[in-house]
Amino acid sequence: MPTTRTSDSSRRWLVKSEPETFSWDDLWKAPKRTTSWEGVRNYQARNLMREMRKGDLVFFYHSSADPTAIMGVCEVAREAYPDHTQFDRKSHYYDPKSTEDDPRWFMVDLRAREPLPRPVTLAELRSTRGLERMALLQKGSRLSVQPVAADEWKVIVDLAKRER
DNA sequence: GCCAACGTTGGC
DNA sequence: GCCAACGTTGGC
Repeated sequence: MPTTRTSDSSRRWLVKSEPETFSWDDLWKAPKRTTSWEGVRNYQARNLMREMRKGDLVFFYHSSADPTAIMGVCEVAREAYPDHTQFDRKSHYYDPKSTEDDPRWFMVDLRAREPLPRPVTLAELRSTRGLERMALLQKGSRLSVQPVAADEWKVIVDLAKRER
């Protein structure tokens, strides 16, 4: 068993990815089931990533997908460090205003732990009591890195254990 | 493909 | 500091 924290300060999160770009399956098949979460270019999302601590649990969500759904659970394998793609002129994520001395963008490493027993779709989340305040479900919410409250996390994990 | 909502940029 | 223009996200 991995070490578990009981009374803990760990927080829970959700990250979005378009499966055409990088899917839950891609993560599952990656070396050590781990990837660096590069390419976040939104300040709020960046700030949240910098709050992530090693071992924090993270839902992996498929956006712009059919269906849009939470696919599995990851953990933070490495805390925030500079996203090297911001310095790479050839990268889609290149940022000419960022410098190595004062990097603007950061990434974390995420490691897959387990798929949910079944994907939990956005539609299902919307119709589940107790999730009304979830960031993901707020009108106009586009944040690609979001906090998830402990009670929301439990509702979703329990939901995934039940048949639709 | 459409388009609402949001974030960023840059002129003033 | 305001805000119009533009670019992006992401559900549908």
